[in-house]
Amino acid sequence: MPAITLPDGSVRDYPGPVTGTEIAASIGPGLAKAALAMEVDGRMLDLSRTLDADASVRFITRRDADALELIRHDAAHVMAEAVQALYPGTQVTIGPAIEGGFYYDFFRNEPFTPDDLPAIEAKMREIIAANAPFTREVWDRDEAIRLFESRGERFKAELIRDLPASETITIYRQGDWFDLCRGPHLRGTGDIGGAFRLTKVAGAYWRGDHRNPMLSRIYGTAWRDQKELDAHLQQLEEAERRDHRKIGRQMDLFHMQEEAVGSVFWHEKGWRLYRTVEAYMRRRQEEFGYIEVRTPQLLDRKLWEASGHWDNYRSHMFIAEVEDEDKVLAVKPMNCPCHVQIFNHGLRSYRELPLRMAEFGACHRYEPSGALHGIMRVRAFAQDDAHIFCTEDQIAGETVRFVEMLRRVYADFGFPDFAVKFADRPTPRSGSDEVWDKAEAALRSACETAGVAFTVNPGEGAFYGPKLEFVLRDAIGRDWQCGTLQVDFVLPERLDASYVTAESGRARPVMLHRAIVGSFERFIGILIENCAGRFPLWLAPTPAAVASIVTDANDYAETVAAKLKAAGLAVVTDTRNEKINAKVRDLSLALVPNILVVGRREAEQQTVSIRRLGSDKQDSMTLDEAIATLKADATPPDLR
RNA sequence: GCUGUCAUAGCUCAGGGGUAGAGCACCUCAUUGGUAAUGAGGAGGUCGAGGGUUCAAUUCCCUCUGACAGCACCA
Repeated sequence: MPAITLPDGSVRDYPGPVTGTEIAASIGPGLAKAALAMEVDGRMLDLSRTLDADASVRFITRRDADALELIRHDAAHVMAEAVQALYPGTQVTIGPAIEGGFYYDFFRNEPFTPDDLPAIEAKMREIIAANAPFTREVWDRDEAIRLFESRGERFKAELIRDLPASETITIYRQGDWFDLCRGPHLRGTGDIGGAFRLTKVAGAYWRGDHRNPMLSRIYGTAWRDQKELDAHLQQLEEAERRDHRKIGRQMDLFHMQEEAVGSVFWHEKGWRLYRTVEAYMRRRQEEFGYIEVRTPQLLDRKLWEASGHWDNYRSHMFIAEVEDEDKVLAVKPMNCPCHVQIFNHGLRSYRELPLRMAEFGACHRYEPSGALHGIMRVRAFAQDDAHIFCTEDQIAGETVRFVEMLRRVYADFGFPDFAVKFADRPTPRSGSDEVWDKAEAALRSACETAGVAFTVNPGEGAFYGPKLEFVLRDAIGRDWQCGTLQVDFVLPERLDASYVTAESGRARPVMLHRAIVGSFERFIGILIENCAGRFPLWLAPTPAAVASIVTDANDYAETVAAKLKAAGLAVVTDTRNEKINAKVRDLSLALVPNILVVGRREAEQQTVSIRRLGSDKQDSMTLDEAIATLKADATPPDLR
């Protein structure tokens, strides 16, 4: 006699085992029609499942956000059926729901191309129109393996073999087609609806391992209704509109070319932006007690062997050799071993700790070609890199201090929200388990002291220590990992760093590796996309342009520009032989935040007419007022 | 690195076995116009690189390079 508790607290008794469908029907015809699945004691189940014990039940309808995952998962199944109907001999593997949609990985000698998508999508719509019910069957493991093997589905058979013994093997049927699946599913294929679209094809390794065969993956997006789908497609367009590669070209910030793959040619305006960011970081670091150093680009491989990088990252390092010397030099991929060299140069006292050593040095890493992405992922870059040499007791205090600095920096750049992930010990790694226990415990308790809430990112730490990853969220909801704080007991040991203790003994410092913006290249890419090229005035590469209306006002325009430049603003003049309409249009498209329009009237009265980007209104003011206003607006936040 | 797609003027793109086209940008001239495109003219290309097929290749085939998407990677 199951008693079913509903979300409103009411309890319904049933005389015997009862299915979700029956419960929904007993509540009302509206629910019976709308219910797609149910959540039983927190677990999603098919509506057709029978309940024979007391339970809390919540019905999932199309209005629930939870319906999305079901729709996407089912769309993946339907896509697999469509593909196997159209391309016999294709093997199925896995096809989950993902954020925004779904995919299915297929094994086929000839991979799918974008041209195949319309036919597959059409077939899917047929299957959905047929509205075959999803039915669940429990199978014996060996029989299930035989079933899939008999159909040549060796990937599925392998999946079943690797399922834990405790797992119930279930198969879901839709019409004549079936798939190994844990479920749950909607009532039938018709519940998927029409708000989906196949988006792209891609290769993907079987089980995510590059040593395995490459499968052919088809991605789709699926939503509850057309409105949601349209909104999603619009969001993709928005991301495309903000693409830093496109805006970088439009605003003439930088370019890249074949002869320097993965390296940025910074143009004047982009470099101005870069310098603004770097200068800001330098001021913040000084404020927070860092010293700044500069270390060599090329270092003997012996140093990298000692640090452990040669073993771990040799294939990702650029190597330089010279004819006359029997030496192998590596272009530095990071600064830490160099900073230890400075630390080791001379006797250090416990009185000097914590010693915060920063560097904006250029690093080079031979990133795989497929990883490169605009200026976001490059082979030559500089970080706001620093290493804090301290005692174990100082870890917590330094973490607090670091998080405070990071908060300010992110807020100043327009990212008030960020999340923290704790990445613990990876395999393989350097250092004993005892050292790792100590490092992880120290970082955990430092988080507690700093009041930092985190989620765990298992096995993702650096080879020498656990790390915190700081992930910020941009204006259109995308996440970017920028900051990091890593606790390292290993490198000081490997490179024999030590200091003199209060008792005149010797002790090893702990190293905290840390960065806030991470690579400047990447961070600037994020800044560009976050504001879509419409920078706050202190970052804008061209904060203002002076546009003349008639030739007679050109001299005055140059005077205005000269005064603004004298006030530290990087303005340009537009005295081209064009109408003011054309100048306003061109400067607006170039995303110049302020257009100072000057004609005969302004020249006579020593005024300017300011038009701000995104507004079609104008403000008339005296030249002195304009300079004062712009100068105030263009002041970096830490200098206000 | 792997799979797929792509590479034509500075940019965005059309074209197609018989040695190339548009718009914008650029240059010249006229025009001095008050807040998102004034008009006319001109110049600009080894069609990514190398090889092959062909009477003929920018077009078809192969190799390489690079870009893009995803996967793998990210000290």
